[in-house]
Amino acid sequence: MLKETLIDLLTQAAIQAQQSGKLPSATLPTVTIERPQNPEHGDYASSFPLKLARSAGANPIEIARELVKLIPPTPEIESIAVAPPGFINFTLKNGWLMQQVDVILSEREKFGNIDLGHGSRVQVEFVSINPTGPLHVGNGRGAILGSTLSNVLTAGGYNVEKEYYFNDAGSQMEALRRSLFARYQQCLGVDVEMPSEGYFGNYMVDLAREIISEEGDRFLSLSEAEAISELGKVGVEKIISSIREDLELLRVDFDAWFSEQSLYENGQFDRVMALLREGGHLMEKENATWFVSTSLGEDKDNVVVRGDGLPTYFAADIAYHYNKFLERNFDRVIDIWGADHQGHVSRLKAAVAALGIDPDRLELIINQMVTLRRGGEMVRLSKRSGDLITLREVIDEVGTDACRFFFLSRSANSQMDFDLELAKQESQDNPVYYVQYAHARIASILRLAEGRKISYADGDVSLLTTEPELTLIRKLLLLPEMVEVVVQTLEPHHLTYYAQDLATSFHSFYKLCRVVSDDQALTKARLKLVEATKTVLARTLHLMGMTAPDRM
RNA sequence: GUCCCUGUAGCUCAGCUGGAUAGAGCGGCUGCCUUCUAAGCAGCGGGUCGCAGGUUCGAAUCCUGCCAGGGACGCCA
Repeated sequence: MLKETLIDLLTQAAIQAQQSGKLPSATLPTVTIERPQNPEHGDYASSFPLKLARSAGANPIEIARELVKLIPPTPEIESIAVAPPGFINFTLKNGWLMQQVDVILSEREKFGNIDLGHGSRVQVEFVSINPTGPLHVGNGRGAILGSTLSNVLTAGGYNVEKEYYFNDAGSQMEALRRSLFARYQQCLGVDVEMPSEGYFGNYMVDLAREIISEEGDRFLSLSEAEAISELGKVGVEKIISSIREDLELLRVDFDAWFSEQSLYENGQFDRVMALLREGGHLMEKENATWFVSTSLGEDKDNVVVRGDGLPTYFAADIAYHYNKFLERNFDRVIDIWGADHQGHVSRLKAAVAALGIDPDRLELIINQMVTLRRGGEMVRLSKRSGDLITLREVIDEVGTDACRFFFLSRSANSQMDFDLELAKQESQDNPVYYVQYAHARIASILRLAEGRKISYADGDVSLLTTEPELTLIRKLLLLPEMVEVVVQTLEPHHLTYYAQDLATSFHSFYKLCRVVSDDQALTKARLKLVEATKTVLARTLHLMGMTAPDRM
């Protein structure tokens, strides 16, 4: 990429300056290249001379001038300027920019790909909620974040596997099964109480009714333990498939669904506990088994096996991550969690390190809470308490594209309000339509050209000389840099801003530059530009999991 | 009490691995449809970047303290 070329050029110039004694031979600071906000400062800029001035003890302007003298001409760069207090500004050649339109047209949907991962294997695990009820909006946020990030990592040259981890063991599932059995009995006229730790949402009643309509009262004739287990199995299956459906509606899919239960059945859980014990990380106290994380710098120790002999969620998670790193050998693992799991981060990293795995290979993304409002009023999201707006209701109301865009446009670090009253209205002037509209407009132009039988494969891109055209080309060329930024920061929200920016440049071009006109040569050149723009817009939308409509 | 996230324009938020006059969308106000989609374009107005110190040639960005909002501190997940 051009950015790397510029870094090389500057580094080489600095080394040369050192060799000729123009710069003291101290270690060089890292060369950074920025995209200046002000177009007068060129396409790329570097504050390298300013950083160099500190160690060299020289005037940054003088350093900049020396460096610029040592940079050889290249096919891409028109001019290199020195600006106070010590910036070096690079401006690209118009001719080179124009040629990139042909490059984009030849790369098609591959344009934007940049090989940073070199095929290394990265697992992205997200959503992963217990099958104890339908997804709510907060889960939707993680789902969209995870699926988008996976798309971008793939574009960034990684071999990505998306996984849903599925807690089908543990006390929460037991509470769910008991709740279901209670509702089942109640629906059949049996006077029983819900368990106090149960799930009180109405969906549990619906679920019980659904099972009754399909399977009748046959579970009543079983022993209580059997009934809870058998009915529970049916119920959990149904909940899982409804979760799957909700995610499909959001265009979120997974390569693997991983069962917690499997860790116990294949002995991996026991193996991991043995490993920890051998490493001296386990300790018996207060009738339970503890992971001694205080000796690894943590605030406190954590229970892995409870007094009743059952493993904790934490213990299962350690085994699960052992499986990810040592059984399946992922190079990197990215987990996306809700803010309520924040406290779990450092102890899981400590546990991973205790297993001899470099904890930096495990990256955690915490997305902050989504609070749901109806008008001004807050709506609780707790599954146990009952009043719950499901993700599906929100998707039905707002639509998948607008939903994805909305969730994607805020960084995971900031909490967000989702106001249902405003959802529809907001979806009307949602920026996603602004972006899609640009795509649809282009499709319309291309239809017109096709109708007039204009073939433009031989269009001459060197005719794209006006300011709106060159601005648009510059924006097209940002896509690979966006992919790079997202891969490096794991923050896909940047894509939404890029998409809007690109659409703005197109709409502005559209207003100022007639594409299909009497000027045949110019028409062909502009059809190329417009098609390249369509390609980049579509790619950007697809990376975000959105549709690129040809008509609106 | 400890830890994590957040505090930027009327509202919702970008910008935060330090860089050149702090940006966008929405809302408000002005203009623009005889020609490829006005779900659009052009322009105007709007900011003590929570507060106070510090580091630096340079701080919205880094450090410290405080204030405010949210989250976590369980033999739940």
